[in-house]
Amino acid sequence: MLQEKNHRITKQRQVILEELRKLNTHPSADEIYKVVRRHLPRISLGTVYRNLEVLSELGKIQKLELSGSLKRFDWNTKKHYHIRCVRCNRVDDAPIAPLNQLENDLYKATVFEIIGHNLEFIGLCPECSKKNSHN
Amino acid sequence: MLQEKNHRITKQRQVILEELRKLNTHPSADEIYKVVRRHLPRISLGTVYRNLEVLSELGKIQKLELSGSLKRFDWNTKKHYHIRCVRCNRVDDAPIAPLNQLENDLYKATVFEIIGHNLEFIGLCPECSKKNSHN
DNA sequence: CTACATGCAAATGCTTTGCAACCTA
DNA sequence: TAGGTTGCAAAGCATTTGCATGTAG
Repeated sequence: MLQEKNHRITKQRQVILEELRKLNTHPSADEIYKVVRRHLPRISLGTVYRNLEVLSELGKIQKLELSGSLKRFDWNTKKHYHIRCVRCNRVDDAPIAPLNQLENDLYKATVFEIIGHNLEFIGLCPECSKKNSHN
Repeated sequence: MLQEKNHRITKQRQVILEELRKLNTHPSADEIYKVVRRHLPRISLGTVYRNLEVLSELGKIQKLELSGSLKRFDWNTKKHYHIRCVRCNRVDDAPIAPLNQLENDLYKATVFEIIGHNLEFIGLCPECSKKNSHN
């Protein structure tokens, strides 16, 4: 798990990182693949997966631990929360400050050694909220 | 999505529910399958998946939205949080009261219509914590 | 009876991996 | 040149689904 390899700067990595930084949509690997392919038509989805993994191990990006099925990636490596649309899975940042006290509150009550926490809000984005009222 | 069918009480459903209620390990579908098969050797994994889905729609059990890969199920349908071991994926209840105020705090700051939230702690269970110190 | 449920197997969807060819330092 | 990286295809794993058969109400 620990990084010991000498990672190289490849065209593929550069483009993935650049494109990810342009997006604030918290894309999945496949969505990143679609965008990156416009610059590197021969890149494979496997390479995208591998590089997203490497970049997150290097702390260049953040792998999001959201409850939905697929993994998502975020160029913002600072601790922050998200809100996900139950209907279309759009993911936005949740404008709420990190709850740093939480882990301390739990500390004395659990046998686990606490490492961190994830907080995720579930809701309906404006578009889906509109659609729902038409049903 | 809404329940309109007339659900029947089948042997399979009864056993799945009974066995799940005996466990406080928040098992995955496959783990439930293994246990239930001791009573109903011919049950299929597909049936287990289908019934866990039905039971959670009926509110008899809770489908856990955890960040790990696989879905987990909980007989406790009350709102509560969990703590997951990063190493072995053991899931315990987190002894901390629901943060009811959270969604109100976000209410005015987001364009989303908020439905709920998930809070999950990440940590090391005692066993894995012990193992880790030996490495 | 009849609509719902089951078992089985095949299919799906996301992600990972083996491998030979190919680069980067 | 050596060791990391890529593209490709195949494999992996959790979950879902089609269908003929079975069964609860």
